Amino acid sequence: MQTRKEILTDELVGYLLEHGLSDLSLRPLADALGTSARLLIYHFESKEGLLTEVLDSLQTRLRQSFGNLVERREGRSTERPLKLFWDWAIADENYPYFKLLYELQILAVQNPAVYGPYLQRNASNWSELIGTALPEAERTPAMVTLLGAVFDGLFLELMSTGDRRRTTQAIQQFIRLVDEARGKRPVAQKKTTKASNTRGG
Amino acid sequence: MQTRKEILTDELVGYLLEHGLSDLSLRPLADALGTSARLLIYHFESKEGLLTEVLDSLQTRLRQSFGNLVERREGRSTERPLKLFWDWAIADENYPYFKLLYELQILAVQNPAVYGPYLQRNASNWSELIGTALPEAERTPAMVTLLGAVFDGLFLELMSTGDRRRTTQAIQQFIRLVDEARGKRPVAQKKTTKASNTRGG
DNA sequence: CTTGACATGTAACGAACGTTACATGTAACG
DNA sequence: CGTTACATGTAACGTTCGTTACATGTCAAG
Repeated sequence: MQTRKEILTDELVGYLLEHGLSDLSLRPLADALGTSARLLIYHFESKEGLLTEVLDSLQTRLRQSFGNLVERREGRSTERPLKLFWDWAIADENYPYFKLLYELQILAVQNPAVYGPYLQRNASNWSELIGTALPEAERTPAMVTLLGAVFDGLFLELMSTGDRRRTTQAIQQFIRLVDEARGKRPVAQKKTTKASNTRGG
Repeated sequence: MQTRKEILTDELVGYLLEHGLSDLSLRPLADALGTSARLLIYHFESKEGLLTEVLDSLQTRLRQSFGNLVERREGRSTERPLKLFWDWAIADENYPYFKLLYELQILAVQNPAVYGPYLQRNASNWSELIGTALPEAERTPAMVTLLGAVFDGLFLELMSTGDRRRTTQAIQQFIRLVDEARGKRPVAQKKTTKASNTRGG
């Protein structure tokens, strides 16, 4: 059975995904959920406690969704991991989560006293995760950093402009660049793509 | 002669660079500058007017610094423009400006009603600017977007970790990638890969 | 010396903030 | 029925917010 608090948390996640963090206020939040600021404090102790729990829940959901991605990936390993990750991140059901995490990231840079603690719990580090997709010989700090930055930068651009098409083409452009550089100075790799239709180039 | 308002603006810029935008409040701001909230409103009409003027001034300074960069660049055009731009952006005297502009960018994404107007005035668009450094044949939307994203993503990473060395190595890694890809398929003409289906949005 | 524009100090306004006090409702259990 | 634990409503607390009212300094021009 779901406790009242869990129900509230679910609704709170939805609200945060829509409204962001920077101007969060208890009373409008409570109004939107049909409850009262009194109740939110009652269940979460404080605004800080509320944010902690909601952001934890949010991260859990994202990890689950990522787990699904990894499962589904089994068997079609020909697809570029970076592109796969990108498609997953910009999917309608995951996009708002990333948007919120990037906001948290930036707020923590300028205001670490307030937002730092939440960020620490969210040591998501997708960069390293994507990095594991690289052949080990190419997994240098510079290359891993670059890979993460391409993702971050393109997601930022997507958030600002909403242009899914252009940002997706840009990430494919990057993949093409890596491939062509590899082609010139090949890296020991066992299984080249055998499919006649190399999707996404 | 500098009017009182201009003197104030200068001091305000310094304060904003240090404290960011998201939790700006008149009274602490006035205290830090040895003046009063009363005076700030007197000179700038409102908090919004203050932000507008200060961000305008901030942008002007950054443009001037960029002008200096372009001047100094004359004669040593062998250096990679992207690397040149990067070194300029992460220099101690420019870094805080970029940090603030990125904060503005993110805040505008989640809260366009409040921060959107300031952003519109700051249509800096360094991406396009860097794009002009590309040979014309490579100046596709995807490549320009990618270039801008690499810069954005690495700067974001620099803001979060403070690791100048690794982020700089990453941007050099990117430049190397482009060079190697060029080496394989010189700038001439290329056959386009099959169009891929991107998510609509 | 008076005037008038600019600048400033003190204090308050109404609103919103996170949080708390206190009373009340609800429902399971003895 | 009475007890008890969870849940909720109403109202207020003290603080901070952006902004304003009102009085007063400063100082060159007439």
